[in-house]
Amino acid sequence: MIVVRFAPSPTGYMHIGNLRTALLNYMFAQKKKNEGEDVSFVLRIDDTDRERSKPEYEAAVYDCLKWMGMKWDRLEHQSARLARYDEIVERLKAEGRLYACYETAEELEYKRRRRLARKLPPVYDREGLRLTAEDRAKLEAEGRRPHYRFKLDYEEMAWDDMVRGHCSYHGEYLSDPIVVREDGTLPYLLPSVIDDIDFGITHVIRGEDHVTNTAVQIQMFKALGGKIPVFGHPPLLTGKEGKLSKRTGSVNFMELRDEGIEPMTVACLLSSIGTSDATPVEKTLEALADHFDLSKFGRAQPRFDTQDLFKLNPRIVRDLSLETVNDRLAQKGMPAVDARLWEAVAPNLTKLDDLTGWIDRCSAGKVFSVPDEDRAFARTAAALLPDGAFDENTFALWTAALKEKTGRKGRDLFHPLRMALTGLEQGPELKALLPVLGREETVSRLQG
RNA sequence: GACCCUAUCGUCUAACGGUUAGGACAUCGCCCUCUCAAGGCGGUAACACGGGUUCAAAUCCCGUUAGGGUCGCCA
Repeated sequence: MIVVRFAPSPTGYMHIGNLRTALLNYMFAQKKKNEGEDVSFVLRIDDTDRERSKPEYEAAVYDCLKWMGMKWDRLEHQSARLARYDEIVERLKAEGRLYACYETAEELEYKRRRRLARKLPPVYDREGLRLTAEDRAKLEAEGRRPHYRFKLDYEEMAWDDMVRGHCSYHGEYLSDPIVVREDGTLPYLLPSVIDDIDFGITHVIRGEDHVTNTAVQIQMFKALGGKIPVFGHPPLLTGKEGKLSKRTGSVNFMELRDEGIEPMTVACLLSSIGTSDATPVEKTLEALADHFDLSKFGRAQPRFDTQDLFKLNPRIVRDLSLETVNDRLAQKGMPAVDARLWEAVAPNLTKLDDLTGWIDRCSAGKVFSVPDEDRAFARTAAALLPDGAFDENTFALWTAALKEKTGRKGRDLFHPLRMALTGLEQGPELKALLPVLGREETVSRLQG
């Protein structure tokens, strides 16, 4: 059984970095599923921060995953598991793994700065560990409330990362992390480990910004007797101007969706950026997952450029199946199109929305003005339409006859036809458009 | 400052001691063609720098430079 998780904090809208993490986890699981394994994708909402968590952000997470076609097998909220976390905290306190500290945030900040000034690593000095019961009583008498730190063993923490290979850190260089705040709430680190154990997470795929956390969390897994998952830390994406954080990453999926970017465009690009694979063009996440392999990812940070989505989108759009296209039209309350229209127009689209313009342009009863000098030619053309089937061969037969009759050729021959039939200088091949219009409509447009 | 990670065409990257340094996207040219696309064919284009090691280095080692991550009572 393979169990992965995506654990967003609903304190802001999903951005491209979040989305990529979600997708990478999903792709990893889907690949295993394609290979016949049992898999589960857990969506865990890290909503312990009551102040900053907002329902609309959480809703956006669901919308985003659904938009891209990612389905989760299990949904959990950290806010519903507080009692469980307390239980573990009490256990660790009893085991002496957690120790009370009384510095204020300001005092800690001062200590950090002082160590930095002395060119020392700004790690916590473990003052709390040296406090006697009397010291603590005295501090509490002063009105101080304790926060608790997790005591790190000074040993090597190593793991084989699915992306980075062998990784190793030493406890000595790391600060004992605070796991219980002064107000009794818990920061990210410990609850995440508790959840990973309780939900049976087997593989944790998250950004490179978590590698040091992984070292610390490995000690927590050990302290809790849980099975340590396999980790994979792909490098963070960078933006054109450097970092791609919350701000540059303001590229959220809603904007992309509204600009006509297909979900599969985003999926194809995000699942392959950072690998040497040619960007795959696939219709479904299932098919896309076949290309996926975390070991294909490099360790350097790739540059993500939104423009690449716009370059890829036309390739994704014209590859869309007729069924998908009609589903999407139906969602907008529009009637279905037939295969001939779709195939004629698809190579000319940059986004699916452009299709509606061509549907309208091909609909019955349209007349486009023909310049006076071409009016007679258009009439002649109408009269020369070949009898019999009106199909993809019709155009060649028709224009050959027209060429012979009028002596026109090249642009003089074709341009007036295009203008009369579509009203535009450019567009899909007339050969393909003719059967879409049909004989009757073709004639009426030519006769103006 | 400490601990980690990274450095190859414009971009994403392959190469795991010996290659004409490969591919994809972009770009340019040609073909197709009524147009714009699409499609087909082809071209331009890269080993950050300096030292070693070696018969041989993009590849291994050291240094320099340049990026990045972490060092939060954020997640």
